[in-house]
Amino acid sequence: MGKSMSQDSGAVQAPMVNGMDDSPRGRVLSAAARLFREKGFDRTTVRDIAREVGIQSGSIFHHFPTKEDILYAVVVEVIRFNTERLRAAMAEHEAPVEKLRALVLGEIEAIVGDTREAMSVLVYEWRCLSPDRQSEALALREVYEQLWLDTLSSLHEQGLFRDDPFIMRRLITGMTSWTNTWFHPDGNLAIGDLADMIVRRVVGEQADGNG
Amino acid sequence: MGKSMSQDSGAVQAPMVNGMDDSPRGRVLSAAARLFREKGFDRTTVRDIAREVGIQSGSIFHHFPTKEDILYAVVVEVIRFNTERLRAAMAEHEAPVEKLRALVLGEIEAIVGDTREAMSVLVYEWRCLSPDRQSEALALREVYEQLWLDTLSSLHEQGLFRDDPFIMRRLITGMTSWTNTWFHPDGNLAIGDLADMIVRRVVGEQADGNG
Amino acid sequence: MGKSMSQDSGAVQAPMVNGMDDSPRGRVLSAAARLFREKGFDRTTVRDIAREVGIQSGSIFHHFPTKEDILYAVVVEVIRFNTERLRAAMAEHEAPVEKLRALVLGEIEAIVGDTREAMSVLVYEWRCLSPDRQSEALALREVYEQLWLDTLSSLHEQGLFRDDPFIMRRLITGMTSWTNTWFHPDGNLAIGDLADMIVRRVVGEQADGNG
Amino acid sequence: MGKSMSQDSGAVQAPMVNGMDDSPRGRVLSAAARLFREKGFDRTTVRDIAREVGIQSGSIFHHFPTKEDILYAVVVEVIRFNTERLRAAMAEHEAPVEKLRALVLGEIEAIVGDTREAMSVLVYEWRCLSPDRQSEALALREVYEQLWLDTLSSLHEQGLFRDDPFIMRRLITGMTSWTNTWFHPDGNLAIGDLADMIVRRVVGEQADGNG
DNA sequence: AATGAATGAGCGTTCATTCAT
DNA sequence: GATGAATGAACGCTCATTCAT
Repeated sequence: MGKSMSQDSGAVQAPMVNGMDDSPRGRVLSAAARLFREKGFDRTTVRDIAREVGIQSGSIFHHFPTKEDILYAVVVEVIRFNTERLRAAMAEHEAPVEKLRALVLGEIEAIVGDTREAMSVLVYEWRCLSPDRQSEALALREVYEQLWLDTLSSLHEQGLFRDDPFIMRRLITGMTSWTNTWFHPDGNLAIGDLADMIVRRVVGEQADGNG
Repeated sequence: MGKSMSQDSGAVQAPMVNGMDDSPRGRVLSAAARLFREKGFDRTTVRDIAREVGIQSGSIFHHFPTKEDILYAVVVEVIRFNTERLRAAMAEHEAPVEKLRALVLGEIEAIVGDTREAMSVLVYEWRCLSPDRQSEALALREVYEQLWLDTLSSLHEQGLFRDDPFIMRRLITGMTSWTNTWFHPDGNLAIGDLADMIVRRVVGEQADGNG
Repeated sequence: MGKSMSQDSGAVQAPMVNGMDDSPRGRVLSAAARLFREKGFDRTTVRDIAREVGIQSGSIFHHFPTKEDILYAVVVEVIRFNTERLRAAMAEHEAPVEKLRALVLGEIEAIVGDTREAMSVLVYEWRCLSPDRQSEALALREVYEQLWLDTLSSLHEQGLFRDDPFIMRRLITGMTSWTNTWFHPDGNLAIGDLADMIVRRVVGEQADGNG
Repeated sequence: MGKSMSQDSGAVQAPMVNGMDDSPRGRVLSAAARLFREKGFDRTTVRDIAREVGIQSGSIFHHFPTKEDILYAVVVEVIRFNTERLRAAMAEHEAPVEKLRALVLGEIEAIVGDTREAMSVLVYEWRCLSPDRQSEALALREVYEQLWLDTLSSLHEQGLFRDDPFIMRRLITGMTSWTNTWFHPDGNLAIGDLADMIVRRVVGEQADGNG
């Protein structure tokens, strides 16, 4: 269905979210992300995380003052990591439409690929953060969002779509974030084709074929 | 921004989800939907719901055997109610594009309007249902989804869009369900304009104006 | 296994404990006895009893002021009924050994026969009665026990056994009451043979066979 | 190190059921046995046990997953302990009649002596165990019962009594288990005399008299 | 007499967090 | 740093009892 606008990077994936390394702290973070996604923040106990990591529950508190701090760390790490990833992906392209495709593809990869668990947590467990923490994380998200808004504004100015870029971003966010409920990277639909399909929702069929 | 394809119903809203009437049971259901949305299922205590309704916590269990049954009832009521609403909205139109717009508008109304709380619960607290309950509710949801798929297939056959109707439905679901995070019915953007904008994402600019 | 000392009554059984008739009160009592035996007093809810009787749980309290009063009534009824039964059975015999056998047989019949449930309650749920109620019921039980002690004393005076009659009564009580855990009236062992066997434990083999 | 110059007297018996030591777990078990006996399993709350032990109610669950597991542990410990006690007591005698007396004495001691509370629980709270747990405990009890059946069969073969050994065991069980309702070790009746009296119920007066 | 919704104290259990070792 | 027993507040839920109808 529709050919890819350009070759997907496919190449070497950034191997891991920065803070989720092999340190005890990193292993707690990875386990927590996985469990928070699978069972939700509230249904994941500190003992669950400890068991997964192979330590005692009390030991968790040498690394994080509270359970909420673990959630916050997951959220912050994944935002930072994906902001960087998007910035890098955009930098490889010149044409706004290709920048847009890089953003879409990067966001989908974040949502269904390596940072899948943490991204899911970002959406579904957001309200488990205290208001203060939500504000702090929101500030980080704004950097990420600005990458999108800049690109969309640019496309809009060039007349590649007519609707409001801010609203457009929200529609795109809906489309991409919902993929976590149905898209599987090794299914029939290639991730690049999905990205193209979403790009077409923004700029229409003109996006296709050429180039 | 873009004129409405047709007059929005604006008219009399169906006042209430069937089971959420003024009976004790109905008041429990309404309070629960609100609280589940606000704090999540796990963070809403039975005592919270009881306090909101003005009864004792033990009395809840005259109406629902378990807390999960309250969630299930909310989910079932809102699916049934919105399935009926969509069916009625579709019935008022002949042209597939107009049927599509009715679906989009109806779904957005469900998500940001009167059944807002319960719809949010449907998305965010789904996993708090036991697998059995999920299956049962899924069967009801399929009726709802079939209304969409029939309409989208029809548009596809008429050549009004080229991409796969199943995938298209998923993109639409993402766009509409995400509105609960940002859209406010009495803000600057009219709900009808938002519906039009989403319809354009499916059938392109051809949907506009003329008619 | 040893022949019966005399013909077992086999005949018409007194049909029912006095108070456990077909009145609402009587049906509550029967149901309660059965349930108290099956699940224990504490694990039997007033709703269980009501369901069994076919009324609402609130209605129980028109017949008994508290749940404990139901237990007390069961206990009192069964003591009264079996005291009368034992008195009647004894009256049919002259010889002390035959009186003893009548007592043993009557007690076993009470424990494994028609009043089985209530007798079990008497033993196993005794402590669920308040101290006051225990005292009152104990006073009734003493009438019953006196029948035994009179007979055993008589046998003792005649030299049919040498040990203390009071202690002997306690050993008999143990033997008979324990039958509720293992004896089934329609199994291989006839109830009359079991009674004979217990009588032999008191008066030795001399009890047997020969007139 | 040099070996001990004299054999351990063996005199000083560990005065306590194996698992009921001074550990937190052991103290929970002892307190539970006492309370289960006094008030019954259902009327004993976890908070009662905790108060008795001097810990918080939540702390109980570090030692036992559920309240029922406490009951099961009491049951298992007391069965194991008394099986061992009976085995040891039997081993000291050669003659079957003396083995029988050792069994009777051992069982009474279990019922009215140091393991009194737990033995009472065994009888009266048995039904509070789940069916699975009942089966498991029953398997342990069978080892205990086999000691009795072996001895009784031996006596029966030697013609020391005529009735069925299996039924005889049941009558004995009744006599001994009922002692918990009336016998006090420091009353007028010596425990050894009581044992003799029960033995006479099995083998008649022939058991008596000599040395 | 009977109903059945409501009460409210109390239950077994959970779990983030603490802290002596 | 790590442990794991202990805490204690809070949870979902039960149930004998009450009472307006």
